[in-house]
Amino acid sequence: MNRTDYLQAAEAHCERRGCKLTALRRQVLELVLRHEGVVKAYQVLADLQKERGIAAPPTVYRALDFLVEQGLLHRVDALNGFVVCDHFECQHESMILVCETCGKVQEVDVIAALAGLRDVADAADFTLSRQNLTLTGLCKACRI
Amino acid sequence: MNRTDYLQAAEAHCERRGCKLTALRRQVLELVLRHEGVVKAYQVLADLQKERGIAAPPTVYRALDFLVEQGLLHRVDALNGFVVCDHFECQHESMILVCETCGKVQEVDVIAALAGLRDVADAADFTLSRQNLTLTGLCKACRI
DNA sequence: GGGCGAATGTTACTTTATAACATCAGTAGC
DNA sequence: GCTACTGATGTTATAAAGTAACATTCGCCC
Repeated sequence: MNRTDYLQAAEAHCERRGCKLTALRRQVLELVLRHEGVVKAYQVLADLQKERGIAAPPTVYRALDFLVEQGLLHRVDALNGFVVCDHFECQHESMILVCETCGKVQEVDVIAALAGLRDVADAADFTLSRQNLTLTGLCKACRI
Repeated sequence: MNRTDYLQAAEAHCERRGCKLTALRRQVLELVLRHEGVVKAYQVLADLQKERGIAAPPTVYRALDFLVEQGLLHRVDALNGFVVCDHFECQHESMILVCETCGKVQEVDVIAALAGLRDVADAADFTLSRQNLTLTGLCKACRI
């Protein structure tokens, strides 16, 4: 899916969910899309400032929070960053794989594989919500 | 395991691993032990200052990093906090369950259940390291 | 007791995130 | 058209989290 299609789909997705991908939110989403992998909020802020002169942290954080809420982005806690999710339509649960060496990130769907963890959680009297796990390890290139 | 036994076991654990649970590190560990569940670094710092007058962030962070490295604590990324691990002896992998409502935290072992995720990661040409996952959901009390 | 390495102290700063309040834009009802 | 409301954005200030860099001290080996 190219960037334009993605943005259009994202807009429709928000519409369907009863909220709006405003100009600002769209702009922030575009800025995140321009990066490979994880982006930091303050990086987005800097980019935004380049495009529109001034902008303060809350502007960016609000937009990012919105995008995460809509499922368009995932927050990667381990890195204090954000990644684009490009299958926001399906009710997915994913693993975000972060290479410890090169830092590259990829997202994989894991609905089925989570069943085991869900069982363990159940046994501990705990109901797991939908998850977007961040897991670390080594990518193919760094494994050697 | 009570606190004293825990500390003794922790000390032995470090010894075995060829490093030392110094007075400072031990004190920090004790401070973390005193809290239920997750503690923040700056909370520990405040506690430490109460006990010994002055202390700066690096003092605490260094001790916490050490304790995490030794497996005595886990870092909970999603909360920017730390929890005591009380089975640091075994080669475990755990899920840290965080209740979205009350914030309570518990740790469960999941070596077996992780096999499924490991398979998915393998399929994505990614080698998972040992994991301490943070997962969110609802605890029994908050589920209603 | 001199020298070495690890641990701790100290200062200063960076990065990340949010509270609180002001303003503005769209729109539903009159 | 005007008003009043709601949700989005702007603005200011500050809180919270984390680290770099260098100084000092402590324990230990020779």
